[in-house]
Amino acid sequence: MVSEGLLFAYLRYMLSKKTKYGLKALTYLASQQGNTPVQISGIAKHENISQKFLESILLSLRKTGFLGSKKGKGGGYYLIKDPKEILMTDVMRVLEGPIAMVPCVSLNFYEKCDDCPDEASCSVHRLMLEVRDSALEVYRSRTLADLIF
Amino acid sequence: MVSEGLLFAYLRYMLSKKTKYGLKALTYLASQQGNTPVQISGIAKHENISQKFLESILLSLRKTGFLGSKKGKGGGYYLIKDPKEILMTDVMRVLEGPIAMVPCVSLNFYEKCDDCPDEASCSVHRLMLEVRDSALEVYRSRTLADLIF
DNA sequence: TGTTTATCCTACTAAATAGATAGGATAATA
DNA sequence: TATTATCCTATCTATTTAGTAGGATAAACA
Repeated sequence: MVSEGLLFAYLRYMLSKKTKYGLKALTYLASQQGNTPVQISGIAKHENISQKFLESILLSLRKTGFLGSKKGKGGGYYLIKDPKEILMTDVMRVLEGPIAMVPCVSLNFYEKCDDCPDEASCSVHRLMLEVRDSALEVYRSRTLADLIF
Repeated sequence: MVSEGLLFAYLRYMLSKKTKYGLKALTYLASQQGNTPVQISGIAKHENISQKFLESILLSLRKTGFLGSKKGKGGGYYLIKDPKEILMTDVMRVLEGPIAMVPCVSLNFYEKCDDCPDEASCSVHRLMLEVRDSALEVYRSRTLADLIF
């Protein structure tokens, strides 16, 4: 064990760079007028993101139906849907994975905890259920359009 | 990159085992009548936790002022405060670290994001501020006493 | 005083993951 | 056919998580 919470420098933050960069890229695309393709290089430069890393993120957003792409000159990525129609719940689940902090309270990725004999009497289960609901409330009430400044 | 969110088996859950086990142990201690010391081995067996791992967790909970301990025969760990006085915010910060998902919205562990020139105009910043507040609302309104079944 | 008991503490380890990077294949445009 | 930009697979390194090993310390008790 190294991390000790308060005592050491390292801190465990929960949002991955992948999600962070993905959200920034989506917001940037949403802020562009029209749906003309935007090149990876432009997004990467504007948002301070490693281009190669961003490449893989945009690719996964295309495969999951958020973005369209066009190859060759004048190509790039563009939003497929209206930003108002893109819920944060869906974006977060694709980029970050489950919204729940433990598998046993996940709506979309439910799994029984192997160490826990009874969910109903598990204190962690009940607390994390509340945390999940509070996060869901935020993600469900926000769309990509809300992220544009 | 391996994880692809929807496509692969691995899922990124956010609660560490350390926090999970720590919460279970605290709840178990809170459910005991009186403040007689409880041995690590007993907690580990009852909660299905590796004894050695739990040892390090309880140690850190003692060092951060949540638990007292007694060595030798009849020894063990015990709660120092009334479960009603132990806020989940404090427990979570000690076990898991920051409640915020990004350093730039953390109340207790604030740090500027190195890749972001301006927080006010950052879409991730604003979204994560809301998520942090919603989580804080849960943790602030719950004490260890609420976790006992 | 010596034995038992249980916490205390340091060090180590294996496996997984995050966050990239490299380099070429593919397709669209001009 | 040359250029451009996405597509795709493979690889890499540092860090973290979760857990183990083994002994030092201190308290109880005979």
